Amino acid sequence: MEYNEAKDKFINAWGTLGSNWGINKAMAQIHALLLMATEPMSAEEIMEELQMSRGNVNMNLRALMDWGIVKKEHKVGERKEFFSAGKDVWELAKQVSRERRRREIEPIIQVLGEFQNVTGDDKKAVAEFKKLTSDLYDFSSKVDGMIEKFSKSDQTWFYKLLMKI
Amino acid sequence: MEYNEAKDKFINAWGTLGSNWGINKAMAQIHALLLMATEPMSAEEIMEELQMSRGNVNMNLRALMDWGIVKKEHKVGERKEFFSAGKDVWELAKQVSRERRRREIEPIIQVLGEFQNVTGDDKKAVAEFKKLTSDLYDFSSKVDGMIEKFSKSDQTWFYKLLMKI
DNA sequence: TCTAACGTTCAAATATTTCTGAAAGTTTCA
DNA sequence: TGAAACTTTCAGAAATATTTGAACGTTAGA
Repeated sequence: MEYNEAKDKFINAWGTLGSNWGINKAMAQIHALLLMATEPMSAEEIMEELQMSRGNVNMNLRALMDWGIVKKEHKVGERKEFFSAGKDVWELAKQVSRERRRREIEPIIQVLGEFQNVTGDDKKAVAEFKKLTSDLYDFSSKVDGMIEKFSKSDQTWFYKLLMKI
Repeated sequence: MEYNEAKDKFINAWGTLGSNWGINKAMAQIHALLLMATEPMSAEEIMEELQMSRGNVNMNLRALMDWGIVKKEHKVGERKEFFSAGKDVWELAKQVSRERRRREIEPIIQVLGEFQNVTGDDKKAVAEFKKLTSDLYDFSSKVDGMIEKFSKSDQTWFYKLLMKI
């Protein structure tokens, strides 16, 4: 496969993957482009390559920086800002799981916890509801703990874990 | 907290959680309702409780059955169809991870594999691209393997794993 | 201070996804 | 077979999410 074809394919695949996971397509595509870039890129260059508006690129670059997976850089003698994505897949995975944990798992655990003191006339329904939410709470907490551990661990730990599985 | 308040809150939280993960809100809400229900429910009852149209309920029930997390049932002497969601959180987690693996991880591994024979003039870019996609491939394959193992395992295995972590 | 070169914002336009409801299809049973 | 009781489908409507681009803000250096 020719490089340019592969490049497009990769950017598209990354965009689709992102959509499946609640990340918008433009954001995922910019990330893909930066992952592939051999040098940091300016907003201008990204606009050009992905045929996106200035506003869109700016907005999504900021979102990517919020996620901690893209960094802003400055080149000496250049006024423009440049952007780059870390190339370390391991670090990327850790960072993404850290953020999703914070943004999505923590809130649900929070809510589930509040259901422990539900009251009501329909004893059966209340009992089943408490059982359900408490099971969900336990499970989520365990997953939460695992991800926390994972996102602080190093690659060696992960490979050792894989061996045990 | 009063049961009815908790019920609404749970249905809403589940809906929001779903949206974050690329599952549509109505689908997640129907699932939440069935999770809480002490008896299987008919489409009619779901429409009523969630104030949704017949078409919407029908469509999303089918999607939930596709995911394998809702089952159709028949009551003796009743013409109507009834629906229920498994109450076992462990089974639910396994089923969801099995489906997401199949729908999302498998395709990306597929695509990444195709990049191994990329050619092009810019040697540096090609080399870096191959490195990147091969790293992603390795990592995804490992995660894929883990999830496969997980989705076939029993709860005991999972708890033992948690201990080791 | 002024201005060119950039970065940021946001209201409006577009695109995408989801939802509705009525019509069409199916099943059961008298 | 006929018709009541359901379920399914799908075109158009509504709701959401994304994108644009032009106006506004900021900064560095002349």
